Amino acid sequence: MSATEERPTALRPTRQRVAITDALRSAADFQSAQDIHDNLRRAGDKVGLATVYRTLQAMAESGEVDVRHNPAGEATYRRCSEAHHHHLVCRSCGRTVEITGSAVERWAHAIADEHGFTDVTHTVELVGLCADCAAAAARE
Amino acid sequence: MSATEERPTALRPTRQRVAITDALRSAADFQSAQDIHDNLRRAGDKVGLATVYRTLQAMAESGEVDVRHNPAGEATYRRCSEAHHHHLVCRSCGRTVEITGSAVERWAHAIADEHGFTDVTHTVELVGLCADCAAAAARE
DNA sequence: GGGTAGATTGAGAGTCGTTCCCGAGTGTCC
DNA sequence: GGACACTCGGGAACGACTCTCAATCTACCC
Repeated sequence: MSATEERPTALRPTRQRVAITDALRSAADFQSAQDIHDNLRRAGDKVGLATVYRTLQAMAESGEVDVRHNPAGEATYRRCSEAHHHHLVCRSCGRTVEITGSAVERWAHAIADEHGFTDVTHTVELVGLCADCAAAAARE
Repeated sequence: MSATEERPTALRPTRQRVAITDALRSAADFQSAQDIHDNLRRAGDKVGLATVYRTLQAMAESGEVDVRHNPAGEATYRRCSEAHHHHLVCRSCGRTVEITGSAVERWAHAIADEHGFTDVTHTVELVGLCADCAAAAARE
């Protein structure tokens, strides 16, 4: 790993990449690569599955999209706001709430400092039962 | 899903299940099903891969183990210890520090309450550069 | 506008984790 | 001890994802 190279992230805005970006923009929730691929095909955009995976991976790496694994183990993607945030997910229906919590950020930094770690990123995920699903479960 | 049956969770303590439980107990960290299967084989415990998956799934369902997906998308399992903790991992050398932070626990509960979620569990992972690796990188 | 180098694409085969199937084996209860 | 249901395990099947490589496209220079 050399420190000199200045990765320009010069991703060419090809037809395929634009289409994938658009698909993500118009989707409110997490979508699997296969979903995106299907939707594009259905909309008449002929894009290869490999390209969809490649593009999503590149976008995830550059922080343009969030990646999550659904309970089936499938990777799902969603365009994310630039602002760093976390997720609160319902384990029953999959509903997702975005959370921005400066409290965790502070905590993470404090812990990192305490142990001499620098340049720390963190992943936080809360999984629970949303009010609707809890009510449905109680009704049985 | 019927509400009448009272699944007794009467899992027979077979040799295989005991072996898997022991393997989980002796492992400090998240392990994939394949890891567990390999370890059991190596230790001379002949257990089928299908059995490992089945057992882990049953244990996850009954809340005995935590399930997580590692970046490769592989499901990993860990015995749900009473002492809940998180990890601070060095992205360069892989060194891991265990963290117990009641601050995050409180934060997680507060957030869950705020959004009407119940029965919330959370995963937190901090990834950074440990002091040694940071020094080594600066020396270049 | 034309030419060129290098990035990007896509079809399909390959890999890998996981689940399903079903005959054989084992534990439990009477 | 015997009957019966639960459990096991090997291997095939499945599905998500990655790799390969020739063809195509884009940015850039002249």
